[in-house]
Amino acid sequence: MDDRTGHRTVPQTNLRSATRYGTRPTMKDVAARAGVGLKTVSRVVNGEPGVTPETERRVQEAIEALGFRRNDSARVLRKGRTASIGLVLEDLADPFYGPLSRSVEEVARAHGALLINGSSAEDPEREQELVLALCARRVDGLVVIPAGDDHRYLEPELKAGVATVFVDRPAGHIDADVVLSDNFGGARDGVAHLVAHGHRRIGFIGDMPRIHTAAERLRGYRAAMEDAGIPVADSWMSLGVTDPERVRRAAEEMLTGRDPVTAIFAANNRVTVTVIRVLAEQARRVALVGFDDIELADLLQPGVTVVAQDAAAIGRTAAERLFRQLDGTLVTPERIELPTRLITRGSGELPPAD
Amino acid sequence: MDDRTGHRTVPQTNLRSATRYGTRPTMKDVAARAGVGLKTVSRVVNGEPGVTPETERRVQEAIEALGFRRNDSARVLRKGRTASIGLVLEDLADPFYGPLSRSVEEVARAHGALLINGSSAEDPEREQELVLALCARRVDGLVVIPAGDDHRYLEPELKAGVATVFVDRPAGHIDADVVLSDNFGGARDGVAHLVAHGHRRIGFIGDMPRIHTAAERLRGYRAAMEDAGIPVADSWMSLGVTDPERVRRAAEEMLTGRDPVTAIFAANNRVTVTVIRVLAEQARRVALVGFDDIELADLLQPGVTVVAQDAAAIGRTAAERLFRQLDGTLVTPERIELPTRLITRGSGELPPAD
DNA sequence: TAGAGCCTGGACAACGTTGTCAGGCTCGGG
DNA sequence: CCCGAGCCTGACAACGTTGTCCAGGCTCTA
Repeated sequence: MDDRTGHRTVPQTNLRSATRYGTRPTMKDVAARAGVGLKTVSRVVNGEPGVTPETERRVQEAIEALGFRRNDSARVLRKGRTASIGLVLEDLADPFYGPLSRSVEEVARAHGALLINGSSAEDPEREQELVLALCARRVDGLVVIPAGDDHRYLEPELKAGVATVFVDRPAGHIDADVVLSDNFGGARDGVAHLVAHGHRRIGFIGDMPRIHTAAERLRGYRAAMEDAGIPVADSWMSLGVTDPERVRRAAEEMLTGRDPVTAIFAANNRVTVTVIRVLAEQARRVALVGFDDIELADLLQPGVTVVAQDAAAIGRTAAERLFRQLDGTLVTPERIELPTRLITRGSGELPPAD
Repeated sequence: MDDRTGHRTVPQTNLRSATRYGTRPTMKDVAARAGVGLKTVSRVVNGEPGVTPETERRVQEAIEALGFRRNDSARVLRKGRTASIGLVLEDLADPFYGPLSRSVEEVARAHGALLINGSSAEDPEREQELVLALCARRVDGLVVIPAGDDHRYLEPELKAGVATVFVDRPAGHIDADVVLSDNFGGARDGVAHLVAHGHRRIGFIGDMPRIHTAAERLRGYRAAMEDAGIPVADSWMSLGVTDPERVRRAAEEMLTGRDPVTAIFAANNRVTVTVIRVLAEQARRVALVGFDDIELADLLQPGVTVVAQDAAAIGRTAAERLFRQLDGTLVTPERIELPTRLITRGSGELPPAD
């Protein structure tokens, strides 16, 4: 670690400024070329009044000629607001987050803001790292799908006025807006639907209960079973499995065990997909209800019955609350639960086949 | 599990609203509190050498106590680089862009950069608007899935050293890196696959030929037909339709017209999905090959044969080139075509049924 | 024609950070 | 005991923009 000498950056800078990084023109350059003052250029760039059409034309011409582009870093430094919001989610590649992300962006755009986003990959540390990086960039607001369960690190940010809305799961140990689906009610309804079609031995496959949504859906499952007066066997529940390999094993065990299930409730879309594959290989027809809609679910044989969340609505609601926080219209943090919708397509209406 | 109300405790609300727009602490504040100079704080924050452990401790304490977070806008203004790259794509909600976006982010993360992204919604004007907004924020680089076909507006940016890689379609009127799939070859292979299974009357449904990918795929279709010595009837081609309603009509016309097709080549994933629906309603078995893979394609009856693009590889390649441009390792713009892969699942292997 | 008021344009400071550079301290050797 | 070397530390300028404020020229009216 011989880092005493400070000569490490010099040659590269030289090379780069020679070839790649030609300094960009500044307002000063534009002003010089147009033969006007610095502030006049600023006025033209920002469409402020008080500039003669003729002067404006000259300035525009200089801007065009030099390829000037305002430096928003300097602008932000001066003005305080960045007109950008951050979105931290679990995985951009997950189909649930596409529409969500899109609807957040749509609202941001309507408010003239840009969207910066990142994936936490379900890693609390990475979530914090990302969120703090966004705060360092002084985003005006944050939409966070939490990976961790302690968000006290956000306290200084909230105090500093960073609008914050959590999505899909509540924040841990701080008081903030949350927008989520009615996971409990949705799961309960989905399982009740199976019960209504005659099932009693119903399996549940879901994520680790330390994840809020997973816990809520499990709670919904238990509630529906209890409402129906059905005692739940431990072998019907598989918690904390999410990778296809283990979901497959879990499903197969439920189907062939000592007390085989006649129906499965799959607590999220990834699980559902794997279960569909497993069921397709079975001779026996097993009923299935999944939480989260999946594309082409209606074209499968049978169509997949699901408890659908409205990802776009969730994103929109969250983003709108965020901007209302920024307006000052909103002060008190709230928890907003959006309803889910049971979509029957066949797989959830199959009768029990022992 | 007895937290069914989920009601919050609200002790901090007033505190938060009171200090809503409270100015954030700066290094100056930290310096004052720690009883050290401004620059010393800067050194601690940036992990620069030359600070006594004792001094560092005092500074860290002050940082903690004040909830200080470095203001990256000021930092960027001083240093020139933002450590962020922009990604402009067509629609975040499109399943093709999820993995692409994710892999770009992954590479960015490996280089310590954040990802800012936006959707152009296929609107050239909006694309330009977005790109320029990103440039104003001084992103170090841009990954662009072009909507428009003239990108001369980017010339000043390129000259100023903004690394730029186009994806999926080449840039218009400027010389820049492009990473895309072998659309021509993929489509040709897909259609040839149908020919090999005995089809001669093969339909083509795709986007407007002014879109590069659509044009290339159409060219592949024509090439395959010509190779097979099959003259193409105009009624077999439907160009420029992409919304489900019109795709449906187009497909139905091809299937019932005077010279009905026995197979369809669907030139993108949205078209494929709609065609699947239409074919499911037909008595006659019609063969289908789609461009772009779709989820669960293997579970349908029959499985959907597709020409698959590797979205993740495209994103990764593009992002890596971008960072190599920033390194100075790369200078000459190139066009990189990634191969596609024909995945046979059944629908493309059906024999002609007249 | 002079004075008042308006309109346009520019000088200057400030935003929060980092690079430069110089000053003060400690410590060891002469 | 003094001096130089080496290490810490802090004062200061600069990054590019915007807000404030003032100067000068114009028009309009009395």
